[in-house]
Amino acid sequence: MNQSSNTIYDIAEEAGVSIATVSRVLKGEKNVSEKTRQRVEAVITRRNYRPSSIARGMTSKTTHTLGIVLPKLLNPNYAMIFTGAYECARRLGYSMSMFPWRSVTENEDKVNPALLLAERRLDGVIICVEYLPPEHHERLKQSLKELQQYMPIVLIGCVPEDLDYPTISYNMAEITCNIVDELVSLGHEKIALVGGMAGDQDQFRRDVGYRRGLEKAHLPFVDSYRVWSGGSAEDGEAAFSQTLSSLLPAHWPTAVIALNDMVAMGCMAAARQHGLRIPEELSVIGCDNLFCAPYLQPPLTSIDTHQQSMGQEAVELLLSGRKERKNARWEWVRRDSCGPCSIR
Amino acid sequence: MNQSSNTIYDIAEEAGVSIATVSRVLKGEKNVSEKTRQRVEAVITRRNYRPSSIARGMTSKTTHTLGIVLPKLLNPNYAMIFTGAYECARRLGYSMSMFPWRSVTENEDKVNPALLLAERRLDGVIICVEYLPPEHHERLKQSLKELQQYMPIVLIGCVPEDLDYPTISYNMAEITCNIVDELVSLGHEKIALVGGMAGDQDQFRRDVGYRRGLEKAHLPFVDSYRVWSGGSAEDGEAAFSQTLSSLLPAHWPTAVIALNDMVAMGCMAAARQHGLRIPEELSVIGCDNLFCAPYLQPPLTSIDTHQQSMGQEAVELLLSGRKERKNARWEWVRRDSCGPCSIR
DNA sequence: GCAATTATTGTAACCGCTTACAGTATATTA
DNA sequence: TAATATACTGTAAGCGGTTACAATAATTGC
Repeated sequence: MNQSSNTIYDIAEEAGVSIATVSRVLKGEKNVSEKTRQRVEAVITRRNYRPSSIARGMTSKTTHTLGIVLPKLLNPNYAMIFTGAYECARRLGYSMSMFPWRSVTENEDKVNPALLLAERRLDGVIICVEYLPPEHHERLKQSLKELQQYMPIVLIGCVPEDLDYPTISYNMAEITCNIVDELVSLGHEKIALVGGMAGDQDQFRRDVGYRRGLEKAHLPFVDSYRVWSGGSAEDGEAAFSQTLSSLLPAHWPTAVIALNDMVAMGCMAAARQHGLRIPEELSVIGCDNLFCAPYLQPPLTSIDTHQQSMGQEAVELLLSGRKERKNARWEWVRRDSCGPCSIR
Repeated sequence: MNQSSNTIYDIAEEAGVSIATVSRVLKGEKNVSEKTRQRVEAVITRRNYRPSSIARGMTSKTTHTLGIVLPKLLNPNYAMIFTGAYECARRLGYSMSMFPWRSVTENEDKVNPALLLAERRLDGVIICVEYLPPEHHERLKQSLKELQQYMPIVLIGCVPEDLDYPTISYNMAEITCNIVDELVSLGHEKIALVGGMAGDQDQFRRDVGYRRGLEKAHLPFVDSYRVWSGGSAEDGEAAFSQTLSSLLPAHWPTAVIALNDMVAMGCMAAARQHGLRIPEELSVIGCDNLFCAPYLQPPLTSIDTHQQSMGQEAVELLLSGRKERKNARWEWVRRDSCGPCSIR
C-alpha cells in the first residue's frame, strides 16, 4: 500500500467512487447510500486519512484557528489569560496560535509584521496590549487598522481609549485608587507605589489612581515614594531596595503597592534585607494573585483580575462579532502581608 | 476602492500585469523589470496586500507552523518549555500552535484526536509527554504512529523507552538519586519523597532513583515516607500535612524531596503548620527552579532542568530531521531550604 | 539591419478540497 | 408499463496561490 499520497483522490480511487462522494461522507451528508458510505469509511479508516484543513480553508475561507498576541508567557499573568482564551477556543473547535507582541508594534525593514500575521488568515486575533513606548503608538494603530482588513480583532488588557476595537479591559486607576483607600483606612500615610515605566497605559492609570487616592485622603504626593521598576521580581527588589537605602528609616514608607505579585515578592525581599518586618513595619500588596502568592511569607495580599475569565470572554467577544468594550471584574484577595499601620 | 477582495488577481489587474508577475515580485525574484516591480509594489502597499499562506500552503505543502502539545501552561514549568520552543520557532520563521495533551491520548467517539491534529498539516509537532494512565498507553502509541504519517514528531519530557521518536528527555532517576545522595551526605536518614501517581513515567523514574539512592546509603525504604500527591501546591500541602499528622514527631522525616517547586511550596506550608523550622528541622528540595523559588522563606533549593533550552532543542531537533534521543542538562540550585541534618 | 540571445511577461496546469449542477439509477404513481 | 419523482453519484468550476513552459520584447553581435 503506497501511502505516500493520501488525498481525497486516493480515497476515491480506492473506494471506487468520485471525490464528491468522498467529500460527502467526510461531511456526514445524508444523501449517500449506506453501502457506499461504509465502503468509503472503511478506506478512510484503513488509510488513517484526514482531509487537509489547508485545502478546506481554500474554499471555506476559514481556518478554525485563532491568534493570540502576548508579550510573554513566562509571566503567569499572561499564561492565565492565554489559558482562559485557549480553553474556550478549544471548546468551540478552534485551535490557537501564538504571536509575539512585536508583530503589532515594531517595524522590520519593509515588512509590516502585522501583515505577516494577516497572511495566516486566522479567524480572529486577540491582542494583549502591554507597555508600548509612545513613539510606537502610531505604528500600533496603523498595524491594527491593516490587520483588521483581514480578521476581526479583540483587545485585552489596559487599552488606550483611542483604540476603537472590541475590548476586555480592566481599570487600573480604579483598582489602584481602591488600594490606596484601603491602605489609608488601615492608617497608612506613607504609601509607596512601585510601578512601571512612563508611557505605559497600564502604569499611567495606576498613577492616576494613586494620586486620586492620595488626594481623597489629603495626603501629599511624595516623589521618592513613586518608585520606578521593571516587571520582574529582581527589578522590584533592586528598585525598592534602592529606595529604602536612599531614605532615612524615619521616612520609609509603611505600605507599598507593587505593580504585580512578582515585583511585590521583590519588594518583600528588599524589605527583609533592610530589616523590616511585614506586615508590622511594612504592608505589601501586589496584583494578579499568582499561584505562589499564598505561599510567600507572609502570604501576599493581592488583586485577582480573573485573567482566565478575561481570556475566555475575549474569545467569546471575538467570535460573537459584537463591538463592545467590556470591563473585567476584579477583587481583593486579602492575606497577611497587609495590616494596620503600627508606626505612630 | 473596493477592498472586499484582495487577492493576487486584484493586484495583477490593478497593476496591469499577470498574476505570475505579481507572484514573482512577492517572492523577490530578480527576473522582473525594475519599473514593473515598482508598479506592482506600489499596488501591494496601497492595498496592504498579503498573500494567503493558506493558498501558498496548497502548492508548497508547508504551513510554516509548528504544533506543541502541552498538558497545561499554568504550570510555569511548561510555560518555560513553551517559551523556549516558541522563541526558537519564531526566529526560524515558524509560528506555533498549541494543542491539548488530550489530542494524543484520548479517544472521542469515532474521531481520533491525533488525526484532528494531522488535519492541520503542520510542519512538525512537539509533544510534551506527561502523566498517562497505563490504560491509555497503547492509544498514545497508536496516535503517534498515525500522526507521524502526516508530520515529524519530537517528544520532550520523561519519555517511555518503547516510544521510538526523536526525544529530548531528562532522567528523573538520575536526578532523584543525586538528590538522595546529597541529602545523605548532609546527614539525613529519614528522607521523604512527595511524588506523583503510579503509572507516570516521570514518577516511576523518581521512585527508581529514590530507592537506588537509599540503597546506596544502606537506608531502608519506609512506606510512609513515600507520599502520594498531585502536582499543585495545594496537593502538596494536603498530602504532606496528612503525612506529618499521621506520624509521631519522632518519626517525622528530616528531609523531603518534592515532585516540583509548587509541591515543595505546599510542603513548606504544611511543615510550618506543624511547627517545623526549615531547614533546621526539615530540609526541602523541589524541582524546576520556578521564578518564585528564590523568594520563598527560606529560599527553596531546586533543580534547574533548563526548560527553555529543552524547548529550543526540541524545535531544532524537529526541523533538523535527525532521529536522536538526547538527554537534557540539569543542575543544582542550592539555596537555604536544605541544610545539614541537625536532629541526631 | 537582421539573426541570435537574453530578459521579461503571460498562459495554463496544478495543489486538495467543496459544491452547484447535471446525469443516472431506483422508486412511486397512475 | 410508461411517466415522473426521488435518491444517489459524478463532472467541473472554483478557492488563491506557484511554477513549468511558451511567448514576446529588448539587447547584442557582426
